[in-house]
Amino acid sequence: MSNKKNENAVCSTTIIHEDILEKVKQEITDDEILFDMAAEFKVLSDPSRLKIINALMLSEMCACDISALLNMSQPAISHHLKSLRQTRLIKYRRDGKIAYYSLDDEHIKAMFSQCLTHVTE
Amino acid sequence: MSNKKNENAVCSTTIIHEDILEKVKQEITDDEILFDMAAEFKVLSDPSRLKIINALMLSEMCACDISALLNMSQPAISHHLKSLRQTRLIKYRRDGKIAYYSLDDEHIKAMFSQCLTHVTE
DNA sequence: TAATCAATTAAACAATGGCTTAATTGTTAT
DNA sequence: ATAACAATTAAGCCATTGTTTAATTGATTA
Repeated sequence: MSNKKNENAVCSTTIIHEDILEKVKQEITDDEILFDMAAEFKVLSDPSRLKIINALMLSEMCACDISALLNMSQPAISHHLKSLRQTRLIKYRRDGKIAYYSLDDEHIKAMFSQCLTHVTE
Repeated sequence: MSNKKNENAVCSTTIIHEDILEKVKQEITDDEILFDMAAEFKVLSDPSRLKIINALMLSEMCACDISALLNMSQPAISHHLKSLRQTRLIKYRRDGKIAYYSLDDEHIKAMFSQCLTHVTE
């Protein structure tokens, strides 16, 4: 993110509400946690990945079928599956040549549903 | 041939589980809605914007104070505020030269909290 | 063993997005 | 009116990211 440290006036102007600023500074969530939260939202911020997640909410699926469902190339799907795996949102089991993917995190369903109701209301 | 693979090549290979594919295709959320959902998650996927949202959960604030809080330039903050405004997540009122920002959507608090508990548990 | 096929990885490319500096808008105060 | 200042907009830069094509891995089967 930002690596710039500048002069005494932090926003290069005056701070208008010192009291509010101090209060918020004390109560606000730690940067590190906010960063982790942003990372989680980022995984959900791509329509293709969101569709994969939604599909896996409905059924376990193999990579090839997901590729057919989204009408996207296997490498593109594999790429998304990898990022979803790395963030522990999905898991997979191998059966011969075929890898079957499924959700690894029940929590993500709640996030999905909450956003869905917000968007469709 | 002893297996029942389907030969309708959509992903330039074979579709392995026709039945699952059809079921998921019928039940999955419409692309358009998934796109809107992704857009909402995208707004939340930046640590700076998330911090702004969190700050506004605690108090109404002006752009300058937000700039001081995040230790970022005013244009950068203004940029984020604009995208948050456009997605109807925040609103503002003017009082003289100063614009005071606040949350426009109670729903966003729930999304924030849900993600927070997930990340910190 | 060789051939086949699902899946992943690698490399390259184009598009997106966040930040910076500079310029502009709009309101208040002198 | 002029000056000062909060805030926004414009334009450009750089890093990130989603997708493509090509090559590779790994497991099954003929």
